[in-house]
Amino acid sequence: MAARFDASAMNKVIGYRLRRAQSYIFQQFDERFARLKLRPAEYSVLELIADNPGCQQGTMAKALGIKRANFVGLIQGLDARGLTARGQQPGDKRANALYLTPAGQATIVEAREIQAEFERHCVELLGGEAERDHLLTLLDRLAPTAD
Amino acid sequence: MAARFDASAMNKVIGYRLRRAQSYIFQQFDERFARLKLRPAEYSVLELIADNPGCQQGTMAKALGIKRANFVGLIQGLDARGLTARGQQPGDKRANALYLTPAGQATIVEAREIQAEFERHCVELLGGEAERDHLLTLLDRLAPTAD
DNA sequence: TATTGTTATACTCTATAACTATA
DNA sequence: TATAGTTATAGAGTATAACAATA
Repeated sequence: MAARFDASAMNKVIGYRLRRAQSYIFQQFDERFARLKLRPAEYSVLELIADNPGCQQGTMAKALGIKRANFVGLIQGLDARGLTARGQQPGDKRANALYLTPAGQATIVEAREIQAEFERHCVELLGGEAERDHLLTLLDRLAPTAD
Repeated sequence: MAARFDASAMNKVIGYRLRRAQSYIFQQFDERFARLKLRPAEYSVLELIADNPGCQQGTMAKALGIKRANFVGLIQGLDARGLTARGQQPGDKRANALYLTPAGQATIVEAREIQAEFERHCVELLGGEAERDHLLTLLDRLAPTAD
């Protein structure tokens, strides 16, 4: 056997393995969502607006774990594509209320189908729903979901 | 109970949860390694050079899953700090052989201590070594380790 | 005074193309 | 011709500071 590269130490490092796995999954996400021209962050914004219509812009940014300042360009891009719209929040003229446009509604329907198929693929790789649930449980122990 | 933000759909998405967990873990890594001024990628380079002294630069980049072009700045930074050195590969004048300097050796010793403590912390959060092993197994099923 | 959205800015990470010197 | 390292460059993602409008 030839002299091979020894990555055994790094391959036991949880953070390293998380990064590699996340990077790999995002690559596949990009391939599957190329047709809709949606990046992971954009998909998550559409899904969260669909689940929380009229929600406040800053609340959305915080839920996503990104800075308000960095969310501006993201939502502006979706607005420019006609997928989302920002209205006034009743009772606070500063705040933006986020909505999906009809085009956004149609897009999230398609996106959910692609995502569901991707998730089925991942669950199969993991070995079933129980393993998927276990993975999510372990990730939650490492990095608690910020409710 | 007040109207709360509904993130239940996104919180079931494996890729989303992987990204959030990885981001969270890297933040903690940065805090713990602030004293050594090592970012995750820099730590991984030092560890892999320590485990593969004299290895080729391109081999290292590929093992890390980053482009050769992007590895250049990374190794140049470590070189400039006196932690690594690049020598000639016997038999190929094009290739660089990577080594740790004495300062780099001292740094990786300290880094391994910090990393081991961080890993102990993570294993505790996960619920023990068996759960850690299970997490790594699941990540490997999702994104096979490129041997 | 504090908060919401915004702009400007900088730094990191990543991706591609093209160059050089070797092979 | 092909490969190893390099440079230049552009695109994302992310962090902070400061501003206008509003609370």
